[in-house]
Order: sequence, then C-alpha cells, then structure tokens
Amino acid sequence: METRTPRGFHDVLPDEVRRWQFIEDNARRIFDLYGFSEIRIPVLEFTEVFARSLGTTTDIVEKEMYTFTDRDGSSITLRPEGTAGVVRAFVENSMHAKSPVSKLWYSGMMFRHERPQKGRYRGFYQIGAELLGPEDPASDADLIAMVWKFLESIGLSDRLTLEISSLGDQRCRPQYKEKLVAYFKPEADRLCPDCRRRLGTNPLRILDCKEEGCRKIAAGAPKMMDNLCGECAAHFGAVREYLGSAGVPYTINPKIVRGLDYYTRTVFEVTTNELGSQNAVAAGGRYDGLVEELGGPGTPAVGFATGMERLVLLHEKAHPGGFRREIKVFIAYVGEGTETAAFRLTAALRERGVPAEMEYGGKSLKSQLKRADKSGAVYTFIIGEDELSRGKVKLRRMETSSEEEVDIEAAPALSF
RNA sequence: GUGGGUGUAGCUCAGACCGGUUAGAGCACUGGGUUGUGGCCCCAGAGGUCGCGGGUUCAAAUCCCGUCACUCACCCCA
Repeated sequence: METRTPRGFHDVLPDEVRRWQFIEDNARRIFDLYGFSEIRIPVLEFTEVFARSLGTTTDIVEKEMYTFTDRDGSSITLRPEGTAGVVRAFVENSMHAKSPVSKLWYSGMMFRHERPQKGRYRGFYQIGAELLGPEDPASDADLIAMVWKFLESIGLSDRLTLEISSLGDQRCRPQYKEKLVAYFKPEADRLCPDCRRRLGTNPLRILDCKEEGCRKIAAGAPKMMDNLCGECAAHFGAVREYLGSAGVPYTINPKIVRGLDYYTRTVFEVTTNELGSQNAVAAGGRYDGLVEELGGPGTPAVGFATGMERLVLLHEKAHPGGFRREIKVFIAYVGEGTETAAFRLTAALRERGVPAEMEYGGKSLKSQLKRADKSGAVYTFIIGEDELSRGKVKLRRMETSSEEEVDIEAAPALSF
C-alpha cells in the first residue's frame, strides 16, 4: 500500500496545529464581533451547484474539479470553494425569509486538481464569510474592514496590501468588455500566445499579464474604473468613503481580475510579496446575481475567502516559534507502589483544572525528568517510596531545581 | 497541461564533477557518567532498500537510460 497522501494533500502535524488554532481562534473572535454566525455545510455538492455559480468556462470548472458519479448516477463534486455551497444552503433553507440580512462564515477543506506549488495545494483550507441581503456599500466596506481587522489580529497586516476595484454590473461590464476586446483585437499578433487566447476567454486578464509586450499594450487600454455606469461608480465611491472612515488602508488597483464569473461591482484582494508567486492570501467581492442564479430570490451579497496555508506560511515568517504545547505539571515516580499514587495525583490535578501529564511505565528518574523538561512543565511532582510511606511527595520547581516536600493529600490544591 | 531544480538516517545536509574497504556529520532518540534528580558537558548505542527499475563495469550513492516522488515557476488561484 502507498503510505503517503495523494499529491497536493498534506498533514498538519501537532506542532503546526497550534499556529492554525491561533489563526482560527482570532477569525472566530473577530467574525463574532462583526455579527457573523458559523455555518457548516457539506464538502461536496451536486456538480451543477459549482458549474452554475463559478461559470462553466472558468478554469476551476473546466479542469480543476474533483467530480465523480454517485451510485445513483448523479454528478457530485468536491467543493473547490465555499461561496457556492453557502449560497445553496441559503436558498435551500429560505434564509432570506428569516432575516433581511444573513451573515455567515465557514471554514474547511477545499479541493482543486491543480499542479501543487508553494502556497498552492489540491486539498487546502479556507476560512470565508458571506454577507447576504444588503446592497448598500456600507456592507461591502464592513466586510472588507472585518477581513482587515482579522489580519491585523494575527499580526500580519503590516506585511499585507489591500487592493480594491470595481468590476461593474450586468449593465456596464459587458459594454466595457466589448470596448476592451475592440482595443486589443488590432494588436492581437503583438500579444503573447496566452493573451491571444485570453482575448476570447477572459479579456480582462490581459490587463494582468506579466509579459513586457502585453503590459505595454495594456497600459493604454480603457479602464473599467472609467467605464462604470452611474450607479456602479456611486457605489464604489461610497465603499471607498466608508473604508476611509473605518481607517482601513487600501489602494485602488483597476487591474484586479477575479477567476470566478459571479463577481459584480466591488472586488478586493489582500496580497503579500513574501510568499513567492502565490501572493494572494485573501480575496473576495460582491456577487449580486448568484443567489438568483441558484434559484433563490434576487439577493445581493458580498463575501471573501482566505487561504489558511498561505496565512500560516506568512505567519511563520512573521512570528517564528512560540507555539509549542506546554503542560503545567509533570508527575514522576520511582519505586514500589508509586505508579498508582502518581495516577491518582495526576487525575486529582486535572480535576482541579491543572494541565498535568504523568510518566507511563517508569523509566529511570533521570529520563522522567528529561521528559518533564521537554514537556515544558513548570513543576514536577516526584513520588518516591520513602516520601509516600510518610504521606508526602516532592514538588520540584523546574526552573530553579528547588524542591520541597508536601502532603500528597494537599498537593492537588496547591496554587500553580 | 508545460518547463527548471532536487531525491543519501526521524530532520538538515556532506560524499557524486574525478566509480574503489564496514556510506558520514550535526540535531533528535536510547543508555551510561549520578544504585532517586532535567537543561550544559563527556562517553557509548541504535537508526540507511543511498527514491525505484534497468544498463555500463572486476567494482556504482557516484557514470548512462528510464520511471516515480517532491519542489519552484508558467497557467490559474486562497
């Protein structure tokens, strides 16, 4: 048998998990502060849910989904992102009827069949949030502010850049796209092969090309920002104002392109230059048409998602060390009948809420103390035959090596 | 899907260009130095299909071919 994970999947080992928990704890705390509730949804959906949501011509749907046929013949897909499933749950449970605004967050593993590289996996964790109901620009700004607060809370904001833009809506975006294609068409043979392809599939991406030649041509291209319809322009202006008043530092990047079809109006990205080429740690935007697309009542919404592995990678660079599990008290024992006493003392300590760990099997006292040391214990109880016969145990303070005898009955009640 | 780099002990890596005894180091682990006392130090020990398969050769970790994996980048994205 193959004793390894499939390509692109990875284990998160205990030492690392502490850091994950730190990030997750802060996410939970900040989201709660902003009035978001957690929702838990399946890791798989009918394929249709993703195909309709993300757009049938997007890379994710075309070539990156883990899709299989269920026993009854239906097509099932492991979720490549979180929004589609949350919106499906929103519609299926008629959440619109329960409240004019739903604030939901989720976390869990997503699946995309991509070629792995630094910060990019086939099975990866995302934390995300969706704010459904309001169309008001204050909701865009509130969500973005929450993302920023979260990143601040884990000590990363000084290494991150927040960029925002507007993609327009059903009215102005198609017009802009045409304008863009009309601009690039005559230059097609001077574009790189990728961009010639993009001209047909996703002309907005040409603006983002890294090729020098394409960048020169793109520099003179019409900008979405200048082609927003009146309502979209007003919306974007208001979002900026709210962000400013919330003290969220952002820059405008008109070249932001999203890979999913459902985005409208506000889009944003949080990036770093410390993670190689996978530089986006969080991204999101408004998707006013998606709820209706999935069969619900017309409901505007904004949302975002962040990649846990990327956050963890960055957090490791920013704040190395400091996430080891530590036990408060270690219980060592040596001699006849001491193991039972150790077992009871350990249990009694835990009963009082003191994190305690005991030796199993009784090696030399030396090796027990070594283990105590490694466990990070502040105190070690040493139970020896002599002391035990007098109803005593030794309490060793690890840092100073000082020891004193205490009554074994009173030991669990000491203040640690 | 396309390109580059790398696979030697649990981890980080020497050894490879120039084939030649039992393949090394540091860290980690175990035991001892201390018949019941951690960290520092000293001594000892355990741990390896040199990714896998084939080829060349008297002889391959080392040279050749293939293959797999990992990794970085492109594409795309969190």
